[in-house]
Amino acid sequence: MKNDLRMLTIGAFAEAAAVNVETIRFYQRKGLLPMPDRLYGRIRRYGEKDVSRVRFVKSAQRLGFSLDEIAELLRLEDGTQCEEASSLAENKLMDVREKLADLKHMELALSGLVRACRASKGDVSCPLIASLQAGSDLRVASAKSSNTF
Amino acid sequence: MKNDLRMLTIGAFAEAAAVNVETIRFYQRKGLLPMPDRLYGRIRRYGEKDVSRVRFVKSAQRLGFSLDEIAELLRLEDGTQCEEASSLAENKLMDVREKLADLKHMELALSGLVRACRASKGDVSCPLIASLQAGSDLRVASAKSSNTF
DNA sequence: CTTATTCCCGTACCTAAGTACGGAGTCAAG
DNA sequence: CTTGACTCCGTACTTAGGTACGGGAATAAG
Repeated sequence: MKNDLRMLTIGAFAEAAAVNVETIRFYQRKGLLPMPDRLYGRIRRYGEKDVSRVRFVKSAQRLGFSLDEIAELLRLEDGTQCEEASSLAENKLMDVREKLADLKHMELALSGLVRACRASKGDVSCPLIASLQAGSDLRVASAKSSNTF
Repeated sequence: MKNDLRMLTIGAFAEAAAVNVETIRFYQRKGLLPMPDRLYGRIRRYGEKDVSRVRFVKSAQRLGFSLDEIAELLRLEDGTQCEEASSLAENKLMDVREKLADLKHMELALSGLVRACRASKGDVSCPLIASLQAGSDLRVASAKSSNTF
């Protein structure tokens, strides 16, 4: 694991991670990425670990985590105490589960709509639109949870 | 449905929807909320539909949808043509399913870590941290999908 | 009728997350 | 040993999503 051929310059690294060079620098300033030592000359080199770290950041962002939250997640990797790390992980897990629940509701609503619309090819009034108007918004029938959806 | 007692002033509306008054105005400018007609005097009134619309916006935001994307979702409600609406819904559905997949991976990773950590109370090296370091990041075992996670 | 809240509207300001820019240093190729 | 591409670093600009502010109108309470 330490035998990580750190060979990428920042440009190659950025390309491998599919982000802008400036984004790399920005993440370094924010502490999301370590500043690697400059092994060969005055220019820094990066490896696979860095690439997957950036990809992780991007994935987490797509799920609505802010960079600060992602920094917390990443701190799990960087040797905090076990207690601390696991309670952090538990918190994030709760976040993730809430998001999952919301998304499932949304999926149900959307797929229901698409199915309804498909079923009525040729009809005059679109059932998709009708259903949305009836339901007021994408809220789903399950009034059990006090959830916003 | 048209018997919606539109009685809330913008202040009461904002409070009911748990957002700032300025946010309401901002959403109106962006077209996310309609400008209601001013029925009584020169001051606008809002109803339940508006409140749930705002709540919908807020929920969708938490899931990583941008206001522009949310505007698209809301346009489904506002009487676009059926064809158009259903293909829009299908696109969003794909988005939602991708997000679901990512979140499930994340849930797996996090819950695995928490469980591992719990199982080793008293151990010297934290398995949570070890597992993160080994796995490089929160990437999950299923190398099947070419997914970023 | 007066005063106190609200509302309306426009403009300005703020934070997060980048992106762009410019000058100086570095490095590999010819 | 120069040229051209790339790096480093600092500072400035941008976009999204709001927040705040200030002056004038409107309505509600006393």
